[in-house]
Order: sequence, then C-alpha cells, then structure tokens
Amino acid sequence: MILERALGLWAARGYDAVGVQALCEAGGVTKPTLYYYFGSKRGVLEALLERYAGPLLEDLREPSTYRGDLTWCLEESARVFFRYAVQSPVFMRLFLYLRNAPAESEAAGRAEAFLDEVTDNFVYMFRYAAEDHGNMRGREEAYGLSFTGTALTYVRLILDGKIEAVEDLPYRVVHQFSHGIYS
Amino acid sequence: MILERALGLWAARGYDAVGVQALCEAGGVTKPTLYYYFGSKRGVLEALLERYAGPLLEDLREPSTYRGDLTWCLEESARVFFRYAVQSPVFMRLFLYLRNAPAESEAAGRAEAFLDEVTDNFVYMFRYAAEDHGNMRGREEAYGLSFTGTALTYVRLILDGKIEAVEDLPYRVVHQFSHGIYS
DNA sequence: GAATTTATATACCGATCGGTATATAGTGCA
DNA sequence: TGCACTATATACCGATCGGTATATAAATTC
Repeated sequence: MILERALGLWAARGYDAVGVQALCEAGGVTKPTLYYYFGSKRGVLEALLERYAGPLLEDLREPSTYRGDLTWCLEESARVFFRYAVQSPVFMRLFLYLRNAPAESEAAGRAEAFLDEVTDNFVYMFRYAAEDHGNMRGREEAYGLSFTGTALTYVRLILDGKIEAVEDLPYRVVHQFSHGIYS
Repeated sequence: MILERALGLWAARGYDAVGVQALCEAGGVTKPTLYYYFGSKRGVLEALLERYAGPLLEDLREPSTYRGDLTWCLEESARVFFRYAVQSPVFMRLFLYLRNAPAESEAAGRAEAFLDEVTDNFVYMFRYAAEDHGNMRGREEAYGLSFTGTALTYVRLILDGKIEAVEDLPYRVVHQFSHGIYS
C-alpha cells in the first residue's frame, strides 16, 4: 500500500517534491512505521523499483533475446513497453521521469542500474543480430540506443494521450524504425 | 550570473532539490536581492527559460519552416538540436529534464509552453510536407511527434557521451528516420 | 504465563524550505 | 542639499524537510 501510494505521488509531482510525511499520510501510516519497513526515503524508492521495474525487465528478457528474427524481437519488445504504458501508466510515468532526471539527483542515482539494464538488453540484441545483418555492422550500438529511445518516445506519446496504443502499433513503430517513413 | 548558476544547479540536481538559498550562494547574492529581481523561485525558472529556450526556438524557426525540401528541414533542425547539445549541454540537460518532469510538478508547469512550441513546430512542418508527399498522408501528426522524440533521443545520447556529434550526424539520423536502418 | 520479537504511535530533533519585514546603502535629479 | 528610487543586507517568519528517541501495543516463542 505504501509503495503503491508513493508511486502515484512521485509519478505525479516528482521524488523531491513529495516528502516522507506525505507518503505516510497517503499510505495511512506514521513515519516510524515507514522507517521500520524501508529505513529511509531512498529505501522506499528502491523497494518501489524492485517491485515494479523488476517485472518489466523480466517481461523484456525473452522478446529481446535474439534468435534469428530481429523484426520479431523489436515488435515484441515494443509490445511489452506499450502494454506497460496502458496497464501501468503511473509506473511508466515514473520510469520516464527517472530516466531523464538530473544525474546528481538522488532519484536518478537509485534508478540508474534498472534503466541501464533496459538499454543494455537492446544493445546486446543488435550485437547478435548484426552477425546476420551485414549491412548494419558498426552501427549496432547506435541502433540499440536509438531503438530504446524510439520505443520510449512512443510510450511517452501513449501516456500523454497523443497516440493510441492500438494493436498494430508495435508493427508500425518497428516498420518505421526499420524502413523509414516513406515506405 | 544568477541565472547561469541556477541553470547549472538545476540541471545537475533538479529544480526541487536546489533551494533558493543555494541559488543565492552560488550567485553571490542574498535572498532579498534574488527576490527583488525575480519575485520567486518560479520567476527565476521563467527568466531562465526565456533566456535560454528563446534562442533555441528562434534557431529552430527557419529550419522547421517547410519550403519544399523535407529532408533539408529535418537535417537542419537536427543540426540545431545537436549544436545546442554540444554548445549548451547544461541547458539541454535541463531541457530534457523538464520535458520529462512529472506533469504536476512546478517545474514542468512553467516549462510546458516552451516544450510544446518545439513539438508544434515539427507537427506543422509535417502537415505542410504531407501536401507534397501523398504517401505519408494521415500520419503527419505522428511523424512530427516521433521526429521530435528521435531528435531529442540523440541529444540525450550526445549529452551522455554515448555517441559523438560528428558533422554528418544530422544526415545519418534523418536518413535513418526517413529510410530505416537497413538502407 | 512470561519473555521476546514485531510493529506501531507520540513527540521531538536540527536543518532547511520559500518568502518577507525592516533597515540602509548607493544613485540620479531637482 | 535633499528627495525619490534602485539595490542590497540582516534577521526573521511559519512550515516542512528527512530522520529518530522513547514508549507501547500486538503477536510469537518458550
């Protein structure tokens, strides 16, 4: 309960703007209770990430494991992101916020490991894929980074209601990524 | 001086994490002086955006005005972004941070207008361009949004030292956006 | 049933938050 | 010289910050 309310508050107003007292009131507990379970404000954030980001990483693992079909990997990975944007929009808001938080902020420091793991997934995927796609050799790294960015760009658009997460969105996004806007 | 130091501190640690007292110490003034000029903490942020985001919007205006050559528009717009990433990395860090800040945070509220203006630029550009490119009709909106996202994704990569802002980066980014990763 | 551990609350800590009341320097002008 | 106006500082406001010392209620173990 505490974690759920903290997620909502932080996603809406930011990590620094929501104090421990506010978390406690939202969670229906007092400060010593919160400190008994989490030790500190950071501890709440860490538990939060463990709880929500863990499953996302888990769900991305299989789609981002290259087994010969790059398009399938990209589409399924995008599908996971978009599903989370629809089903866990509050968490994804926090995720995007943390990903762009200033480097020296407390929140960003705690989240860095999780965020890097997501990106690394895709970099590795393109590295393996490059063995089968000679024409992208040397740009695997850049493609992994830019695909992550593209996918999260669309997550942002979904969260903001700018586009709809229809069933063939993963196909369209990956098709655009792979073949450009003119085809 | 106050604005410059505030920019540095906020870009590094976040708007909420840096108090007025810290701004004053960094700027070598006392609180009443800061309040005399800016009225409030928000006021400092507003002046900051006016000072730094204004020129960026101005520099984007011409490249994003469609006159028949979409590729030129996209490349020159990307070039502006990347130039800012290299020449004003601290401001661009703040820019990306504000763009992804929680909706109800004070910082995001003040920055929204500037950020929307950037995106709108590109949406309009694609609307006009779609008149000449029948094969993208109906997706102008999505393209404008996703190009903005793509360009800022690369800004992030430059800021983080993941890729280098070499001279032909705008060409490569736009080429990938236009024709995909396989060509 | 007594002892121990787990879990919760009241009340408080010094520090800092954004912001201001008051006083006073410097400055241009009559 | 004196008056307005600009600009700066000292010292303070109540509120909130993250965190804790102390006490006690509830559950578990012996």
